[in-house]
Amino acid sequence: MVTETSSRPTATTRRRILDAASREFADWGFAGARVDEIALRAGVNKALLYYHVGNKEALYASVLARNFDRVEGALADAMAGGGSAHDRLSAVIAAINEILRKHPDHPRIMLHEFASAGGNLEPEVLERMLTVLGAVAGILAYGVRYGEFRSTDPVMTHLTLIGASLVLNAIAPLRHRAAEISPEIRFPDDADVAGFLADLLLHGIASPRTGETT
Amino acid sequence: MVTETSSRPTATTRRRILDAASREFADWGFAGARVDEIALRAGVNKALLYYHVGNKEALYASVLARNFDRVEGALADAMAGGGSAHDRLSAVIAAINEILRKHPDHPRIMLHEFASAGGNLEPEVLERMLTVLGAVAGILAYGVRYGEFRSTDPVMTHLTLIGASLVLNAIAPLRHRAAEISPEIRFPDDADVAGFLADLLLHGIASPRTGETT
DNA sequence: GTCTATATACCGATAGAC
DNA sequence: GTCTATCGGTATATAGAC
Repeated sequence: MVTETSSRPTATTRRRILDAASREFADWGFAGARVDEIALRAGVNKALLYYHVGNKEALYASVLARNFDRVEGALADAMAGGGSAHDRLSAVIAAINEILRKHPDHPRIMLHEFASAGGNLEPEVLERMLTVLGAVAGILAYGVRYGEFRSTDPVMTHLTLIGASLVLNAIAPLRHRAAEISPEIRFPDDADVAGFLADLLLHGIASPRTGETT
Repeated sequence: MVTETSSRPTATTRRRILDAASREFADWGFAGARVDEIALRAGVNKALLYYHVGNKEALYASVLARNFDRVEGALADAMAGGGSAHDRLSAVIAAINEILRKHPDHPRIMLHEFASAGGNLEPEVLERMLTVLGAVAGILAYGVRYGEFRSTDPVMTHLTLIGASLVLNAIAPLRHRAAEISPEIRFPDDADVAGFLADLLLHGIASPRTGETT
């Protein structure tokens, strides 16, 4: 319908730019990332990149928005299923870690942000982080009410869960490098992260009354 | 004894440079940090900074070396005390988190490094990280042997402990910012981190036979 | 929508006076 | 040991042709 003069891979171009930017921001953080390098990685001209996404800050915001869209989508699916608090928390941990493993740029960017005290984080992103916190805290309270979980600080518990998930998923390449230095140590597989964390944390917050064994 | 022509705060100058560099690297990561800004923060001339520390990479290595000196010192003290595996792991968690809380630049820099897949990490630093891993893994094995702990993957357990400690200590300013957005949520105090983590993880790896309550 | 060329500012690092 | 001044390179961002 629209009278276009030239080629049309508009949506594709923007996606390619976001993919390349995501990787570059993960590699170097916001301040260390280079727009030239992003354009090079995306295979698009730098001026075209500016035409599509505005500037470096807007590009960063777009990458983060897409990442949180994915997390919230996976989280909504996990929250849809019912079951015990144990089952619900397991599902959330599995969903989060699956997304982080499939899109390793996300945990890496968030780690840069946590390190920088969220200096490049817009209030909107901060609110979306609090949404995730609210979901986990809800399950925790639910588990405490029905005697499945003992009472722990929900913010600390959530941050431990998120922090460990972020680090374990972001660190995969470093684990492989460490494995070369110390061949006698058995470094576990990336796919085991969710199962391990669910097991450890669920045991950690289990009510003393319940004698669980997974 | 030495015939000096001018002022003498040599050691102090170097320390001031390292302190300023530590903060700047924590704020922006290695790639994002600015040497001009470090000199400004340290209150020394940029040329003098180069005279003292060489270049940006050497400066970064010096900061990391000093940070790991502190961690290993605290760790050695914690390992000196005997007691049950439970007591030993508690002591290690307390020691690590006390250092991270007293020197918040360290967890922030390490988070940048983890995010960057250790791209700026010299092999020497990687080995020092493995030293800490070895200490924790030793306590874990000790606890399993004498029936205090159930058997968990030592690398995963260690990375969970370290990852959570890093994030919880690095994130303090962000927690305060989040507390302003959501006043209804009670964000815990920074000093509670070690106690919380020890409680959660010790419950998480406790042997099913032992019915512990802290 | 896509490119080349460039403005403008900044960064890491050094020369050389004192 | 400490400074001023500056080089050479690179960064973000834009103007303007097609």
